[in-house]
Amino acid sequence: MSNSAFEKVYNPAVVEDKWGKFWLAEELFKARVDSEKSAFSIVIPPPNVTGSLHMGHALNVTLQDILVRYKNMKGFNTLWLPGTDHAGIATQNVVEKLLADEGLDRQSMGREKFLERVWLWKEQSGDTITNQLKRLGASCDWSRERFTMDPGLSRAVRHAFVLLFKKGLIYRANYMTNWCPRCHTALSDLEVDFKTVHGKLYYIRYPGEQGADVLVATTRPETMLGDTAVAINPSDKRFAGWEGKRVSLPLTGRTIPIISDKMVDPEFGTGAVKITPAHDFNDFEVARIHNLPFVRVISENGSMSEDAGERYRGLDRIECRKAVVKDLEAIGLLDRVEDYTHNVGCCYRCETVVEPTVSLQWFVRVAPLAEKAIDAVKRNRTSIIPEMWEKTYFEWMYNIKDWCISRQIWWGHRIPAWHCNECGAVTVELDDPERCGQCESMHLTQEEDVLDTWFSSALWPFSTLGWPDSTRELEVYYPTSVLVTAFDILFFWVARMMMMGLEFMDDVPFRHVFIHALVRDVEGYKMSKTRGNVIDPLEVMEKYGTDAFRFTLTALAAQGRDIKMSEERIEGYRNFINKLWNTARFIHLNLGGFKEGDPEPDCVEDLWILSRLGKTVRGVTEAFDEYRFNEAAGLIYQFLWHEYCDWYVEISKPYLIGDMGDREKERKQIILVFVFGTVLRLAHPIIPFVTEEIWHSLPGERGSLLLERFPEFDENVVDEESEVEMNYLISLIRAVRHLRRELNIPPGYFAKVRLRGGMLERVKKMETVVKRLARLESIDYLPEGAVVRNEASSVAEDTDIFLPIKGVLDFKAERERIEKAIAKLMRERKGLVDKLSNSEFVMKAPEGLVNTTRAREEEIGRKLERLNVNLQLFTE
RNA sequence: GGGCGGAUAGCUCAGGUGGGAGAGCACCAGCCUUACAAGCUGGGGGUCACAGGUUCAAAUCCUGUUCCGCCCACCA
Repeated sequence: MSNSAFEKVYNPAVVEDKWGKFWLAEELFKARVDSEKSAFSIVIPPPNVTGSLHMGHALNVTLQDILVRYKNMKGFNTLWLPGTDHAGIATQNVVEKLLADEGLDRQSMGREKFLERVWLWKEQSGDTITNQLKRLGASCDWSRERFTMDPGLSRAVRHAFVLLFKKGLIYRANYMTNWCPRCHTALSDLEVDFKTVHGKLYYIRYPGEQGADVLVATTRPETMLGDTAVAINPSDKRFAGWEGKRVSLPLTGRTIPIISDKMVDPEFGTGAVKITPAHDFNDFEVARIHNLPFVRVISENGSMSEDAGERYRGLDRIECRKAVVKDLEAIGLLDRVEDYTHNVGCCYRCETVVEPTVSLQWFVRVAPLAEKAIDAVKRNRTSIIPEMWEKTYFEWMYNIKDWCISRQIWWGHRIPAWHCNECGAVTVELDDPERCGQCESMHLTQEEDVLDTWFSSALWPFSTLGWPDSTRELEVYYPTSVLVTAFDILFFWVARMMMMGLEFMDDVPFRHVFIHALVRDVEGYKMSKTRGNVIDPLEVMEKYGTDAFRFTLTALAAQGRDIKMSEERIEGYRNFINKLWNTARFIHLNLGGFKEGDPEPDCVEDLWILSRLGKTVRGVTEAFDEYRFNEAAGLIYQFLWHEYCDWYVEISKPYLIGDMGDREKERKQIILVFVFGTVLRLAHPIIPFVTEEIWHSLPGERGSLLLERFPEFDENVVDEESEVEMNYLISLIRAVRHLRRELNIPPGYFAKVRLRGGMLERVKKMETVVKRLARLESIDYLPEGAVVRNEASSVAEDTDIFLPIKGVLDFKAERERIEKAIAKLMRERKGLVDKLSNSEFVMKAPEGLVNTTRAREEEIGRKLERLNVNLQLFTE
């Protein structure tokens, strides 16, 4: 490309479009299943097929992309498998809303028509999210994209269901589950969110024999219609002897027994609890123990059922509550109503208040599966990073309850079970059965329910690789190397993949689980549409560029803390990308006469920059290997900007102008390009677009950075000696600048400086450079012991710096300046002296530490000596 | 109720195995120095929440306290 395309300000749009297309066209993301190289594989956490990119995806995908690009460059046979999730309830809700706008509903359409409609919607919107991922630069092998309802994956689901069923790990039972009356389906425990509600506590009187009334309290008065007992605590003296008595249940004409059970908390409410076995988890358990009848008064759509009685039947549960309260009041049995704050379970998809209800559902018996999943993490077959999440994982796994997997919706994998119309037996087979397994009847009806979305997600790491067939893909890429996800689906997904992977593949689904942060807004709140604090990743990419956005996410992705995202931060890192861009511009402007060659460092700054580069390579590599993404970003930022640009580039300028001869110029050019190219390779996993663009603009034959080898750390480049020398020069230049500033010498004025002591040979060698960086006209070198009067002074390490100023020197100001410097050093030295005079420190601390402490103390001592000498000159 | 985090500069945070308190942004001052004003140079600013303890040495390890956040459970 021509240099003219290098504008002062980086314009990401064109560059991103160009390389995004290039990578796809060249098929650089394709996994080579037959490769000899060792494998590195990731399956993407499949986003909802109808979703669109939010901050959480952006972070998740960026981190995975970094790993995949990095491992690619490290020479691995990488696979990053993309795909989407059918997201049963969520998607069905979306389509139902669309239908509602057209005045339609799914019931009247029928199952088949409705599903056609959902598929249509899926086809229309399914590409949105994947296109957005491509926009982010995700290096997925798109040819292997999967969808949880693909034929292949559906087959895997069926296989898994049948195997679990035959093993007795799936059963069907009448059991208490959470029921969402709006979605019209059962939900698993995890799919219920509890919300704090300011409601009422109603005290209701149940009349007993001979005026021995019982007062009960409830937040859901309508459920009283389904009460079949009142429970008291056996040790509660207030109710001694009441057990076995009967009370009449108002509004129903029924009488119910008083039972005793230690589940009742005598401290709470009235000490007597109404028992509604069909609509409360605790009451359900109590009823089973005490053999109480179940009266189901709320039906599937949330309205009152026939058993609620003629008067209430058909009323919505909320309406019914009002009616019941009114009726109780009318007959004087509503004792009182109190304000009451409590938690109410709501559907995680539509936020409707769920009703615990007894119904016939399918469950996975998880205890035996959980045991293996616990063991695998305990034995580090899978490790969770950061480690603290392992505790959460164990905590949940130990208390796991059976998993309700049937949903009464239509969008999903239909449960492969057939009910016999004659004997009622259930037949579950891999192929659709023609006859009942029990009575051979041919009159079979397939189960209406579909499976929980998370059932298919649980198989994702191997169903996407071809299971249940034995494929080459499974052989090469399973177990996957790492799963990258946020903690909010640790239970929903990660835990269940562990269980299923171990069950069906007999091995863990991934070696590592990296749990990253949640992205929040500046205030630390979760981003949500209702809160209106959402930052749209697409807008960010539009405004600041994808690389700037990715770099921001990476730099903020410290382990263990959530990310507070703000535009300000993105702007800061956008500036970094621009800095990188302008570094490239600078290099291009100075490539005149460039000849390719190997770096031949022969002076301090060359050795220094290569040494620093080496250490940066080492640091970034370690950081990537240990998922410390923010550290990698920080190291690159620091090196490129504050070492390479601030110092090496600045130092190289006189060379590039030609002041030091052609040979030296070439040498600098080669090192400049070499170091910069190495930085581009280091940074490519984080900021792929801009690095690719710049990389191709550098001289020489250059293929895609993706095919380049990631820099290797070579310890031979580490050169402590030149680092010490450079640090000396840097502090010398800084001291001169500082001095100029304090003396108010205008930046444009070239001053004269005289130096005494220290590494003056070093300075002489680099005089041109030092003069340029410190803006000096000349440097004089004084012999040690030379007396200087009437000049402002400073000390850098063990060099005295003198700066004559025009006119009369302000003795007082000068004295104060030096005294200030002395005071600062004295404070620093005191700490060191205290340590060194402590015999225990000298005895017990490691020798190296004692030595460096002593050396530092001596260094400060020398500096102080010099300052004191200078101070003398102003106190006479 | 059970569990897990966090508290470090004005703000947002970094500080693997204890050994010189850091970054970015913001702020102050001065600069369009021929890559970059999305830049350059210099500067100010912190009892590392509080109280104890271990240690020659604690932001870092231990105990307790306070305040914030989150997860699980769901108490009628």
